[in-house]
Amino acid sequence: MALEHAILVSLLEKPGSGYELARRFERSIGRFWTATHQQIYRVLKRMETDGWVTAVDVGQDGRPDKREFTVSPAGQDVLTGWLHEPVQPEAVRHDLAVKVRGAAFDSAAGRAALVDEVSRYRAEHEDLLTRYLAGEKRDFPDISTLSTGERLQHVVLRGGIAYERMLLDWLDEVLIELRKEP
Amino acid sequence: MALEHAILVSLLEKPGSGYELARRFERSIGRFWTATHQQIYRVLKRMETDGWVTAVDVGQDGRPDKREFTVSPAGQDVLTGWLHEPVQPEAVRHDLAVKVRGAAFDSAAGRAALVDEVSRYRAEHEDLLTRYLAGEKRDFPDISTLSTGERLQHVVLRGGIAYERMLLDWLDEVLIELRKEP
DNA sequence: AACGCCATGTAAGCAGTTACATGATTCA
DNA sequence: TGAATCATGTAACTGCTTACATGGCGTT
Repeated sequence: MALEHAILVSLLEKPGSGYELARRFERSIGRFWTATHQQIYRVLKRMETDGWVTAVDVGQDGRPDKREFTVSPAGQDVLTGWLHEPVQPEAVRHDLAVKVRGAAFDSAAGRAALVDEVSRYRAEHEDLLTRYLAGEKRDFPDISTLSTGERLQHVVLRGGIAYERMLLDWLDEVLIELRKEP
Repeated sequence: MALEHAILVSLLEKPGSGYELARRFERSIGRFWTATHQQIYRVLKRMETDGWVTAVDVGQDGRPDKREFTVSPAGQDVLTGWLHEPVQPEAVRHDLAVKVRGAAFDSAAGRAALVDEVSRYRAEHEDLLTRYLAGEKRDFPDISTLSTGERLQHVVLRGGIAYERMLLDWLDEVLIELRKEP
């Protein structure tokens, strides 16, 4: 379990409210760690109780007030401790791979329908790749002037890009196999 | 949720006991869907109650008896229905990516320790790739004579291979960034 | 005699999802 | 007037993990 740690990293990069964290998880952090706002609020509350983060009420014009969270020294220690633990092997779960193997037990018409679905899925990821590349251009226009933190953010983004490229190539192979008769 | 469906696919490929399924999930299926034996037994029981699978007691020499499961027509229908549903976007969770971004808030000594840990992780995945490639050679020695089912199994395995290669390349980039001073 | 493999489970607890809920402001 | 965005939550449920439990057989 590392949602706490993902939140700590995000708040260290920039303090923010639960709502802002939820948006970051939708966008950049969501590339490698997904979380809904419900989950974030619950975990954030626990982290506050445990003294890992502190909250300050911030009034805003023309918007509801928000509670801005900052990582405490105790939270920093927790993160450092976790960073030095071994990386846990990830629990893999690929819907699509199950379906591809399952397609062997479907009719020819069913496999044709799966071709359409895989194509749709492929288009979605092509779109995602385009957005990653646009984000890279926007956030890292000059790689020679990056700070340590920015360089690390950049290499993680490049991981997302490499993953999407690999996925698109593989989906092309899947489509070829699914289209083969019978 | 698709553990049920992964089990259905596996049992259609070859009927087997809960224990055998657990071993398959450790090996081949585990590449794209992980599950422990406890979970498998529980889900299998529910699937039996719902009539998706049927069990037969099989006595064995020099081994405990086992209950061999086979997919029923109802189970077949469930799988077909699921195959025609849209592919769910997967919940991504990459421990390591969180750590890499978190490394920006660790000391230089801490980052050096992370280099060791990432190297260990890389070696593990290099090993995994070697095993995938050996499995490919063993199970698919002649690609010109494969059945539809085998071709689909093969393309899924190639996905695993492509993923591991991409990962190794990315880990090399990560190591370069982590080693940069300061 | 001890260890590892085969084989099947129960029970407690936690993490994560889905549904429900409220209320203000801004823009079309 | 209605939809979208900002902002924060509660409640019920489901799925998954971890720990515990049993027992026979084969090998060293």
